[in-house]
Amino acid sequence: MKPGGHSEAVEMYLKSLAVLGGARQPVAVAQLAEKLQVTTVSANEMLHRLSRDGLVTHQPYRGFQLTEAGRETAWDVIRRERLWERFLVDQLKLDPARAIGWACQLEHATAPEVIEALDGFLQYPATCPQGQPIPRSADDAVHGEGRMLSEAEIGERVRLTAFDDEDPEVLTYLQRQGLAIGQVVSVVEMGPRRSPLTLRLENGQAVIGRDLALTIQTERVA
Amino acid sequence: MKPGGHSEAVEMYLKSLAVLGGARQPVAVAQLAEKLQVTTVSANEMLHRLSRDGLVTHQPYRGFQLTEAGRETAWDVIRRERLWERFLVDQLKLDPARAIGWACQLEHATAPEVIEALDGFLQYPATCPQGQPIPRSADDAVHGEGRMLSEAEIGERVRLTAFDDEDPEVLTYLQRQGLAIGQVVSVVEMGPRRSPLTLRLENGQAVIGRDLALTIQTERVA
DNA sequence: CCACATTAGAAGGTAAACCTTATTTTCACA
DNA sequence: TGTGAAAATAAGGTTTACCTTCTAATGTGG
Ligand SMILES: [Mn+2]
Ligand SMILES: [Mn+2]
Ligand SMILES: [Mn+2]
Ligand SMILES: [Mn+2]
Repeated sequence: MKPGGHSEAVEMYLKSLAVLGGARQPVAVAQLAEKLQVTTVSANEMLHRLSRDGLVTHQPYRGFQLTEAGRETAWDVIRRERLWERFLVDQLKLDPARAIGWACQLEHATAPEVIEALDGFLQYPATCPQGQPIPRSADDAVHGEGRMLSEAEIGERVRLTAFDDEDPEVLTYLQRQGLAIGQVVSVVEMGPRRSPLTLRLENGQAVIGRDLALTIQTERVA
Repeated sequence: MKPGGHSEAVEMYLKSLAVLGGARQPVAVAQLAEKLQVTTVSANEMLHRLSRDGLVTHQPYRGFQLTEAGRETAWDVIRRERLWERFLVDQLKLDPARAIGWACQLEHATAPEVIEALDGFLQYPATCPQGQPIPRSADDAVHGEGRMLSEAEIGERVRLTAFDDEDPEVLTYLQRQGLAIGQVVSVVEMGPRRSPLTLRLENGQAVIGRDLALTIQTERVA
């Protein structure tokens, strides 16, 4: 047993459940299996074990959902991950896109005392490098609540507040395009349907697909 | 597989082998089993697996010894542990006695890039909080080479350079006695045989058993 | 030199997480 | 309302790292 009393595998299932479904909706086995890179049979097996242990509930043919106990642990794992991300990026100056993977290792090997001390050392950061909130009080959300970039109107100026996609390829791509958290952009052009968005940046321009814009949280700028 | 390609269990066996026997002598199974808190049968099993994989050699009825490959990994694990110890103690201000255990978790979850960045962040420290060297070039020693406190003569002034015993109880005891790495002490009194030593500290006095004094490295002071 | 503790090995077992292949159940929607 | 995809279950297998109990070999100290 690791620090929190759960194995690394269990922690990963719980974390994924929280990220994919939050407290709201149940998550389909196939989705979990996809994210964790295991077969659906393996995911099923594990999820039943978690159900047996009271960490998730199962609505057959609908999906699995965290219980209060499960959410508790998931929340804690996410907290550990995001604090480590901050440390790796801010203090060690490592690449944010790759830091996620490294933090995902460290998160399972970190005792509560260490995480609390790290939190203080970093001066209680509010978000991870991708802009997602670092949960601190018992029922903090796992995801930000911003309006998605894809919903912006032409000419509107918005600030990028969070990237929901954690794929290093995607994050590196965004970085290359000059898009960063905190950055203010305005939508110059946006075709109908699934067509890409053209953005004006502080210096320069960027074009990104609608699918990607759907994973970027924003807030209105005065 | 963890960062270095070896499981946590394997890394712990290799590290222990290095600490207990270095490159010099073979280590008895019973000693390993004791340190790792497993049965001798389990230790035997595992050591044979390591032997099969070319990480250790076995001289029947004499013990197991690291090969070059095994030493390589052991050295790296020790390096990771000691760098984390430094971070936990110096930056996070955590108790050195307990930091060892926490570092022993983190050491198995740390990618090479992270360790190199951490090393730089800490400005390439030479030793861990207990004074043991942090290996950096390929064939650095795992242990310091100081003269043991138990060999000091009466009236002699020595500086404490390293504590070999990693038991948190022991380290806490030493701390309570006012003994710290770097501290200069002089031997006031020392009975014959296994009798305790009386030391004069910068401010105060301390009495410690001969067994304990046997685990404390020192260097002569001008 | 021989007894006894240490070391080795043999046999069988557990639990966690994975896997594959195959079958059955159910839901959604066309 | 029937059917096909998704979900669930069944069955059997693997690897790692533990465990216990028992027996056999060995090297050293008295
Ligand atoms: Mn993880
Ligand atoms: Mn993040
Ligand atoms: Mn360890
Ligand atoms: Mn140390």
